[in-house]
Amino acid sequence: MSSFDESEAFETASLSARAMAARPMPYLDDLNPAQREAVETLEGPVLMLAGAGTGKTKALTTRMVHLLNTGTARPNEILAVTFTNKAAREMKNRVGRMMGEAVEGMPWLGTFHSICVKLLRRHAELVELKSNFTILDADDQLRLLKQLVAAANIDDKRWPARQLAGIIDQWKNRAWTPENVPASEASAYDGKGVVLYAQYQTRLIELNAVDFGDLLLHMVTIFQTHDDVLAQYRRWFRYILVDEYQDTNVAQYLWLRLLAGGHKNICCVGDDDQSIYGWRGAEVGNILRFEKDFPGAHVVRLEQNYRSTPHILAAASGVIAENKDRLGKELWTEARGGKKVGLMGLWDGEEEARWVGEQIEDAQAGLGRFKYRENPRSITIEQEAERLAKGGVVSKNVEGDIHQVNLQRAEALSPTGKDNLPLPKTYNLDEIAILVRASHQMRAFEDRFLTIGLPYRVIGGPRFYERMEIRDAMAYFRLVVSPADDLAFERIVNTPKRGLGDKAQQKIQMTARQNGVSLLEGAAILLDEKGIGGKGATELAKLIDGLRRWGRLVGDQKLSHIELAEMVLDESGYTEMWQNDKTPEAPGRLENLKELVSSLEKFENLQGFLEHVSLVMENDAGQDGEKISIMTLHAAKGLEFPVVFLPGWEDGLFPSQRSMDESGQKGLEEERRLAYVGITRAEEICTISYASDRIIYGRRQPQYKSRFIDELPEEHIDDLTPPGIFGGGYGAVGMGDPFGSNIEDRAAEANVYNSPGWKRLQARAAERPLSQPKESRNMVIDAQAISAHTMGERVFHQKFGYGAIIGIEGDKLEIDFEKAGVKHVVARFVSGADDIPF
DNA sequence: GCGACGACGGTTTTT
DNA sequence: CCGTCGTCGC
Repeated sequence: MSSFDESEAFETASLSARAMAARPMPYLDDLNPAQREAVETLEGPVLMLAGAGTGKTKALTTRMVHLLNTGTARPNEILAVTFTNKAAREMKNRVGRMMGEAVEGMPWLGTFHSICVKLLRRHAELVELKSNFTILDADDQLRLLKQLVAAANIDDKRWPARQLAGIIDQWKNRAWTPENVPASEASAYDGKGVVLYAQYQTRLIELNAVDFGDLLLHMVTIFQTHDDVLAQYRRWFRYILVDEYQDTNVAQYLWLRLLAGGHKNICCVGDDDQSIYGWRGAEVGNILRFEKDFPGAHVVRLEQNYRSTPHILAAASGVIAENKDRLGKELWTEARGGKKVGLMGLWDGEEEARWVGEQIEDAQAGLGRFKYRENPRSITIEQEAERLAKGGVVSKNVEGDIHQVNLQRAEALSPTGKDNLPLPKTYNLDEIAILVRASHQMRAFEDRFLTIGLPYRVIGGPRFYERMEIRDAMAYFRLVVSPADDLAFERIVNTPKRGLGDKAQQKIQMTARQNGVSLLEGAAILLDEKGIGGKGATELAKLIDGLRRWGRLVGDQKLSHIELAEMVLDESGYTEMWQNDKTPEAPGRLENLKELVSSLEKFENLQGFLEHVSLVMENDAGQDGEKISIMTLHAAKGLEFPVVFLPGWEDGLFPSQRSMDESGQKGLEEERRLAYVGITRAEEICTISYASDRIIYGRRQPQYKSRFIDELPEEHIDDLTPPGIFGGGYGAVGMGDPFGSNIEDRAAEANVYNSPGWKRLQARAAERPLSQPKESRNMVIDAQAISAHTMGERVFHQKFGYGAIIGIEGDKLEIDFEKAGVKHVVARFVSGADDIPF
């Protein structure tokens, strides 16, 4: 039997069932009938089909509260799984808020992966692991596979290891162990896929490591082969809740079905229309099949939408209606009025970016289509408070404070005190999002916004813990904490350059293998035997020496783990490496390292930190200030914005050519769901745009407007495309006279100084000190920036790197960047090359 | 062992 | 067009 200890689990409950049973249930009054049904049907299988914006999270969290409040379950008896840490956190917070101080949190509310780690650590020995196994990320995984591929003498040009990694991931998503891979897959990876998969799994066990897929796969294996363990958890997790069920893959599905198999108290929440992760193993089939899997399942449809105006809902519904194989839902709203979905055809990608930029400035100023919110949708004080809190105005304050401050503001806006607040007629930048199909579309917007000085933030860029410098630093930490971590050793042995190339590393590998020790020890032996000479030997000795010394300092009372981390990075020469690096990325990397070290503060020690980051790879930087959000449609799922722009609706780009080629009709339907997700992110104003010409891979290409545009119901669409540009209005194809009617405007706009956007920017800048006192600090910086720069000065820009100023006009600089060429940039976005932010 | 150069390919992404 | 990867020459 394992280390499983049932009594420990129950101790975490801070409130007995009896004490809770008597509590009142005011939270039920906040629900509509469908939500209420989903919340109150506690026993047996429930499928909650929750359309976009129908209060899914509310229903889910209220259901948890209800389980607790009625004494039906204790906190530790509820298993609640999500896909992202963010969703888990959100749910935890909401349950906590609703329950007050009474509940110590929910120990089994988390992501599939984090819950599986907890479980697997208890039962590691059942799959020949030790409970302190390490979790590899994609990088480590690939490095390992490359070694195996090389050892198998495979031409990795024709058969890249990356491809093998993809194949293995897919197999793991389907819960196939090497023995279970069906014969139909025998030809995978030149017929060697299965063998290499088996070797990879063996190697992982040797390293006492798992990859992300293994977390689920191992647990499924354990449940399938150890009835006693499964039985315990079935008893333990009496109620199961699953968020985003449409995104589950086969392994997750099996895991859930095994756990729920006894009592069948499982409530899955999802929306088949928002299934957009098929390409990474999600099976819409799981949700479509729910009633078969759980006969007698209670199916509840949440269809009342609280997010969007009727036009936006109608547009989204019109598009998604083209899909077959739907469970079928029709969103409706009590809201009336609102603006039709805008549609704009433009000449090319640059013009699209320029136009969206102007639209955003209109939105800020309450001009054009953004003038007055004629949408009479009422919002409550709570909603307004939430909206303001999201706006970042006071988001840096303590949480209790935010609520109060915003409530006051909301009350001030509403003379009657409650409900029906007049909606403000201008939008701030946090209320605006640009959602693109592919990340390369972001560049045009970034360029444009930098030029006109519109602050923006890119959501879901390269994640903090996936950056090279962070992973290097982490490898050093890993090695200090566990000297036998061979993957970490391989990663940093020659970073910074120590003169230890392939040859030397092979020798280390050999010595280690011959002696049956870790690479680090092998290296030490090799050094003793003088199997290596020259610069490499000296440097290697220094590294080994350092690692031993730092290792002894782990847990030292006189030295905090933060100081230790700094010491490691400094003495290893890693920090110095980036300080000597002259590429534009170097300052940012140093900054990231600093941030990494300071994030250590939240942890007791290095081990705790390393454990945390292997699972929680999040990017919480850049939450400061009012900014437009730019992100992919995928990253936008679950979010909402008053104003949404959906650019690039062109066949081939969206729907993406590749997805149609690879997955045919299925692929097209997933793209269509993506369109549905995009439109339904919008609360008030939704604007779709397309260009007739776009630079793709440096080549100018004629584009044809997306087939999804034809699927938009005409009566809910406001075609903003000026006649003449495309040879007609709505419905016209995107191949018209390129130099349409307003050639002068176009020429004028090419010069940003004359563009409407630029003029508006100037006007705004002038009035800012009065209308927006909180901007005054920026104004000081602006003023300094204007006077501080001189012709020819060398400056640094976050995105473009180093460059020399070749023109100054107001706070507008013309800079010849070393890498990026000549750009117009607002002064506040550059700093002197000598005082690099750091 | 390492930097320079050319070939190649190129959605979406969480854990 | 741009970043990655692998080969080649020093």
